[in-house]
Order: sequence, then C-alpha cells, then structure tokens
Amino acid sequence: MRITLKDGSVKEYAQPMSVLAVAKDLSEGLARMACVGEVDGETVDLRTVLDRDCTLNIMTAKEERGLAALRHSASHVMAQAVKRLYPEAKLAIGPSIADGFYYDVDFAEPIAAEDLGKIEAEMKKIIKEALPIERFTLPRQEAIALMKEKEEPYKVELIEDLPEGEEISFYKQGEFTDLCAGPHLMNTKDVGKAYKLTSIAGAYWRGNEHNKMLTRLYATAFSKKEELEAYLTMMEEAKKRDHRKLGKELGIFMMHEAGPGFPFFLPKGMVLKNTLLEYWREIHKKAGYVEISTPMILNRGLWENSGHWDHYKNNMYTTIIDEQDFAVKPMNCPGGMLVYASEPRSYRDLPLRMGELGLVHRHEKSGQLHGLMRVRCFTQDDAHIFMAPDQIKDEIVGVARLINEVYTLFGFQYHVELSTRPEDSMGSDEDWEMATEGLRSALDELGLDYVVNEGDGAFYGPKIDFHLVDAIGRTWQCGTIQLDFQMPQRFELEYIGADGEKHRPIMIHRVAFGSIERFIGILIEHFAGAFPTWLAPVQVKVLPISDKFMDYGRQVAEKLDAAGIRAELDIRSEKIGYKIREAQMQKIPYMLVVGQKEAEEGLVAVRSRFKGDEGQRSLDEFIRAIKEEVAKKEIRTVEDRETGENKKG
RNA sequence: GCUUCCGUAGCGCAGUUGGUAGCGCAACGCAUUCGUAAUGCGUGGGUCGCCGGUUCGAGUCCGGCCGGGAGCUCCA
Repeated sequence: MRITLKDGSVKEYAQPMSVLAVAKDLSEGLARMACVGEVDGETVDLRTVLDRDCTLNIMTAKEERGLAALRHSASHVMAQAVKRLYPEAKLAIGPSIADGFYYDVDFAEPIAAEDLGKIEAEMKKIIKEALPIERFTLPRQEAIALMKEKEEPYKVELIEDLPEGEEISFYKQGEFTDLCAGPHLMNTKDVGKAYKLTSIAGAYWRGNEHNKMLTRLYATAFSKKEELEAYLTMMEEAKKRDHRKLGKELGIFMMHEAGPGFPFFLPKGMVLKNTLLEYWREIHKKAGYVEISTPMILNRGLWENSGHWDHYKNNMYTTIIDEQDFAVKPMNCPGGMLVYASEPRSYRDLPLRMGELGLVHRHEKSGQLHGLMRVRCFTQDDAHIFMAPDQIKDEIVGVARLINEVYTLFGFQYHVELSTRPEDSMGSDEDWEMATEGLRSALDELGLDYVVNEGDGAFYGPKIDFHLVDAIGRTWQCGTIQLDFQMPQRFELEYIGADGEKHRPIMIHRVAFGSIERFIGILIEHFAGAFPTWLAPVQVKVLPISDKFMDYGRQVAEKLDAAGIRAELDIRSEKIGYKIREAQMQKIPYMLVVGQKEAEEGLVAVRSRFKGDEGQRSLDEFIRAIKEEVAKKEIRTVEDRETGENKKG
C-alpha cells in the first residue's frame, strides 16, 4: 500500500494504517493542528483507516477544513456544557459554519443571553479536563436504542432518516456522546482558548417553520486567540458601516412607523438614486434597450392571466376600484407583456429589449424587513427581452456581461447561482428543461463558476442570480436573469417570422441592480458612506475661513454649480476646524477652504479625502480635474484619516 | 409570521428598591471673524412608543398592541 503525501514523498506500508498512525509516523509530536486529513480530496477523521493506495494531506487548524473540525469539536464541547448545566435540554444539530459554529438545543426553560457566560465557563472546564474524543460506530438499531436511552428524540429522528444499512458513527468525550459524522479533534483540550459564544436566537427544527422552534447558540472559534480577536474587531468595524446607521447620519433615507418597510428617500439619497439611474439609462441605451413605464395598479384579470393571482397572491396588495378587484404590481412583467402585444411584431424587431424602472410593492412578512436591503416597495431596474429561440444564448450572455460591467464599475465581488424549478410553478417539464439548459449553457460559455440552487427558481421559470456581499459578510441577491416560456404563451405573444408565419417569442426577465434600494444599501456599506465623487450627493463643500470671505465663497460655489458640480457653501459663523470636521464626517470628497489669500488671487485651497490632492490651485484647474474624475466614474483610494468620532472623549 | 431582546428630546445615551425626568451632540440666541477634525456663554425642546391594569402614586411592575434589532423561515 503506497501513501503519497502532499509534498510528493511516498510511504509504503504492508498493513492498513490509520491516518493518525501515518501522521505519527511522519512527525515526532503530533501537533494539535493536525486534526483532520484529506484522503484523495475527501476530508476524513484522523482515526479513519487507510487500506489502499492514496494521496494523504494532513491539515492544520488554519486550513479551512481543519478549522471546520476545530469548530465542530468546539460545538460538541458547548453541547456537553449545556447538558451538564441543563440535563433536561434536548440536542438537535450543531455544525460548523462560515464564521464559527452553532448548536440547536431544545431547552426545558428559555435561557437568556446572560446564561451564555455560564456555558462558556463550563466549556472552559471541559477543555481543561482534556477528555479524549473517541470515535465509534454502531449498527442502525443499536444507534437508535442508544439515543432513546439518552432521551434525545431529535437524534433518533436524524438516525431514522439516514440511509439503511450504514453503520452510524458517534463521538464520545467523557460522559458525553453525540451522533456525528465527524471529523473531530483528538482531545477536548485541543479546542484551545480562542472561542466565544456570540449570540442566541431561535431556529426551527430542520429549518421548517411548521416545526418547533429551538434555541440556537451561536459561537465562534479559531486556532489562535489573535485570530479570534481580529475577527471580533472586524465585526465591530463592520457594524459601523451598517447602511441603516450611515443612511441616517448621511441623510440618505429614513424609515417611519407610518410605513413599515416603505423607505423614504431624503434629498441626498435622491441625488444618489438619480445618479445611479442616469448611469443605468446611459448603459442601457448603449446596449440597445428602449425604456417603457407601466401602471402600478392593474386589474385582477391580468394577474390571473399572468399566474400571479394563483402563485403570488400572498405577497400582493389588492384594492377594489368600481367594485372590481385590482392589485398593486409586485412585478413589472405583465405590464411589459401588454406593451409587447400592443402592436404586431416582426422577426426584424427581435431581440426587443424593453427596460422599465418599475416601482413594485410586495407584502413581505414583518420579520423579513431589513433597512433598504429588504423592503416592501422597491424600484426594479427591470427589462424584458423578447426574442426568437436561436437568440437565447447570445442574449443571456449579453445580459450577464452587462451585469458584470455594472458590478465591476463599483468594485464588487459577486457569486452566481442557478436556481431550478420550484414546487409551486407552472408550465411543462420540457419547457423547464429547455429553459434551464439555456441558462446553463450560457453560464458555461461565459466560464462563470456557479452553484445550483434546486427548487429556488421563480414560478414561471429558472433563473441565474448574482449575489453581492454586505459589510458583515451576508450575501444579497441583486441581479437575476430569468428565462420564461410561460408568459409569452399565457399572453399569446407572437411575431411574424421570415417565413411569413406566426411564431411565439421567448422572454428574458432581468435586473442588474436588482432593487435600486438594496443596491444603494450595499453601496453605502461597500464604500462606508464615502462614495466615489461621481456618486457623492455633495461633491464639494466650500468653507470660508470667516464671514469676511463669504462673498468669495459664494462666487466659488456658484461657479461650481454652473459647471455641473454638486457643491454646498457652509455659511455658518464657525471656525474653520469646526467646518472641516463636519464636512469630513459627512464624507464629502472635496473641501475648498477660502480665505484672504484665495480671495485676493482667485484661488481655492483644496482638502480632500484622497491622497495627494491637497494644496492651493486655481478654481478653473480644480473644476477641470473634478469633472474629469466624475466623467471617468473613478473610484479613488480614500485616505485613512482618523474619524474624530471619539476624539472629544 | 416564529423565538428572543429593545423602544426616554432631532441623534447618541443616563435614570439606583415605584415618589410625575436628566447628560452630551444638534437646534435657536448673543458674543467671537478665526487658516485645516469641536470658540465661549445662554435659551428652548419630552403625554418616557400606544392602550389598559396593579398602586395613594408608574419612565420604573403586569397584560395587550405598534415599531425596531438579532436570528429562523421566506425573497430582489
């Protein structure tokens, strides 16, 4: 039996060997880091026996899967601590996740955030006890019997759902035994000191809202204390970027209890929104789109025809006009269908790309609302593309490139998902198959990596989703491309082909920003409110040294305004330091200080967020430079000045 | 919607065992006219989210509702 190591060296053994034995054979003292192995690319526990030729990689806790094992063991320690403190508690599941781990527990009595400290203290003891973590397996029936004996009904249910005939693996540490596939560390002491219980929340058993809600204990663990501290500091910093906090401070938007989930855009936010829309119109015009606008309220018959009345009614606001049912649009597509059908279409018109900045309303459940990220009314930068079947792939590729262009302009990283047919859907299997394949082949042609989201498509078709990341690492769906065979059929859309016959077009629904509101939320967090100059609601603040230079300041501001630059003049009788501080906290890109010297010589003293822009220059020169920067939609490096927020103590 | 926590001036907060409210910033007024992150002094502003209950008395205790946060579930 030959075992090839990651570094290329080869070891020969006559007998089957455990990963642990091989690891021990290789290194004198087995470090706590070496808790997990990877055999032919598959992660395994160190106790796994090797009985064939294979490639072996012994990982450290710093490597992703090693870290997952560390956290997984930490979650067992947490569960053990919980069982010691609350013997009545029933355990559900406790995996490692992206930033840590959790354990779902069914407590007899609710516990409070203050109890986390007690659990943490008990964990410390268990780690100090240095309990070996042992793996063993049982046949199915014995496994069920063991969990019944320990009165763990959730574990029994989990085992019952595992495939027949397989041995069930368990991990045991001291008095605590848990159903688990592993892998794990070798000893509880290896969990170390770099762990912390972070929060407490509710979570449904098996993620189903009809099931009982359990208590989820969130925690995190790292291989080093410094890493834990760096993570906690990072989370604190990220919270400062929260778009709800910055949105208020920078006067971008507000919420009011008069309209939960319905955002109000303030003057500065409106500038931001309009600037984005201006950009949107510019690139769509270039990409061959026309723009339409369809009504916000349409009658029930239309929504029945589109399928929304059957498949989307729970999310729709309805009203009665002249004794007839009407609905506020939750999507723009049916209106778009009517525009397409309003005149005869020729194959020469295709692909017909119709954009619409449509305000849609959806009744989201109250608990889903989240600042601008999840609202009840939002503007979709929608478009419906009608095309012949042989144009599908090119159109999808074109849309994906457009979306990529938009995200790249802002410097976003994104990932792509392909969502397939959901349970509640309409149309034939063949249509769904064809549509899904169409999206898949376009993704392949673009060479984009994607994950498949089974059953997550829209009720009328499969979709490609583009996801962006917010300040604390949550991802939000923004762009989507959806391929739809259903709507054109339901609305009996047609075009006259080259053959003089009637044909049915196929349609793409797509958004690039997704929702302007959500996109703005993500932009705020992405830039921490310090928008690139082309987007900044106020681009320049003119700051006279004293009232004596107010007139000159006014002239400067007017000249900027005439040049199409968004400028404000600070007219208060305050000292220059005070005015600068405020402009700085408002994250305004440029400040122009004007006093005696500037007024006499027609200059401005530039102070900016950016590196290398300080100093006196003529106003004309400044205007030329800023206009060029705006035209290029440049994203410049923000100089790292102290925030000043805590300066006063 | 569910679990849990929270709701005091425009914003950020304090308010001890129940005895009808304070601080900082902001706003406003006066003085200051200043050269790169907070000039000084003064003034006004609150049905303590709303409704009900307990009590001689409720910001404080209890219940319901509304709104918000964290997560779950659902979605752009």
